[in-house]
Amino acid sequence: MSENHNEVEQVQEENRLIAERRAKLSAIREKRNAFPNHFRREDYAQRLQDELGAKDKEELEALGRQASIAGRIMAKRGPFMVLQDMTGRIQVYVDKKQFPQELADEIKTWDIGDIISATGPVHKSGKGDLYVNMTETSLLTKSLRPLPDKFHGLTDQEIRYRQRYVDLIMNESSRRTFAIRSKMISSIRNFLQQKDFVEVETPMMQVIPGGASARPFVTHHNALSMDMYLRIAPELYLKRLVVGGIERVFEINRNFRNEGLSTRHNPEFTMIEFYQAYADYKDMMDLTEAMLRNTAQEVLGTTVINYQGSEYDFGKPFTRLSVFDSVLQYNPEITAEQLSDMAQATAIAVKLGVKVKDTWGLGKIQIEIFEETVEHKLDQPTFITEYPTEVSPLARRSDGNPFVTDRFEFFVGGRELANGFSELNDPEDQAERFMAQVAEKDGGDDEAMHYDADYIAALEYGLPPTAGEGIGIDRLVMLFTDSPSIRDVLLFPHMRPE
RNA sequence: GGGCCGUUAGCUCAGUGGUAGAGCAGUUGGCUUUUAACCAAUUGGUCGAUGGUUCGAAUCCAUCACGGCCCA
Repeated sequence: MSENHNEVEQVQEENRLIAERRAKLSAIREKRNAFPNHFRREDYAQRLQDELGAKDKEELEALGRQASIAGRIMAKRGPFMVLQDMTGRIQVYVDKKQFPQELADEIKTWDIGDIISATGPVHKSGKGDLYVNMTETSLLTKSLRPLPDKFHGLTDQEIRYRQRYVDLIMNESSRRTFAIRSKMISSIRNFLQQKDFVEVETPMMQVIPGGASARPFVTHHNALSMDMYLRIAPELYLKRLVVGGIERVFEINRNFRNEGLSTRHNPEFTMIEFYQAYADYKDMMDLTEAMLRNTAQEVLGTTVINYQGSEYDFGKPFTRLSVFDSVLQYNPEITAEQLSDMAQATAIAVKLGVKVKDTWGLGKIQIEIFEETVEHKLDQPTFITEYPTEVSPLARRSDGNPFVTDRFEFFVGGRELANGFSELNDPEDQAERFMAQVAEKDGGDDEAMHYDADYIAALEYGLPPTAGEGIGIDRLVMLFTDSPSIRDVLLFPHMRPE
């Protein structure tokens, strides 16, 4: 197997520091099982700090609170060692006189990074820090690789991403980011479940990749002898479920798009998509506003979000503005008449440097002008509405103006965070839109959509009037954790092999 | 894909053409209620890779790899 061959060739680097620790491990192996798994802790570092941190030295001695903890040695200072567990840090005190000679000698060989147990009463030092005065201790796991500098930590971005386990050991801010990520997803999930939304899982491997305009990854099914695609969106499956009667449905999971990497793009990323029958895009905007406000309050304890030096207030009502009006507002020199005229709008787009194609209609031209001149300026939370039908192949046409759809995108800090619309539930209109997409695909646009006959069949059974939305979870987490790069909010971001 | 910047000890970083350095970590010894613990001694380097210029290259030049930032 070629894969195995490669694995064998990936020899980890060794150095003298590791050799010294291997020697210590060998010495332990000669005495006992070097990787015991019998110790059970009863306490956690931060909970002890919370429970006992406010008590003074004398109170603690009188209390005689016994604690039993486990964790990684993060620092050694004099007779103290700092242990870190999943909740935080606490010191332990090593009084060698309390231990048999053999154990006292072994403790001297313990290194920063080793994982130990510690049991004993909790006391407080003269400087006011809690410590566990160890009466029993044992090495649970020997660490063979030295940790980064205890003071500077690990700052090398590349190693932080490639060896996230080291980053998590060393960087409290990184642990915090992923804790917030987890809480945000829980909060969003709870919010929707309380509103009777049902969580589902739909296929990641699809025969016809649909629901978005993007290039898919291709994989191969051996038994069926056919190519399949990693999904670019779950949308068409979720709407099939609404046809089936799951009138409020959502999925939080990965999408895959075969695109470049940037501080805002990873080939696999997490989206939440939700669909609600008997609702329209305005209901979705209301829901989004309530949900994000709730999530900010629950997770961060405030609705004011600080991101890269800017402040975004999720407590105030979000601005709502149409694509058309936003272009006029941000470009005082452009008139409504020009923007409505194919020739004049095209001239504006060309002047902006857009490489206009013959196949484009006015809607596509308007969106290009919007993206060039408005998008990045949408700083405070803003819904942009009424996207042209031409660029919205799955969205319902507006009743008053079939040139545009009942659709919105949501922007914060100049970045798109969400996309939602009243769903196109007219099967004949949808079939025509698919045909238009296929024509564009034939014309060379490899991001255009496929014709999905089964999806049309589902619509022909009847999709109730429905609205739906997708929110990019990673970008939302970036915002909530003040992270400049999407890689900071992905535990294992995509990296080129070394 | 383009531009700029980076890659030196396990980690964080100095080092602009003339014997590769510091702090932390490690090792040995001391001290033992410390807070980046402290004191003394000490080990540790294909300077990202390849090629070139030069008497001499971590340093100058070229190409490549990986990463960061900005742009597409």
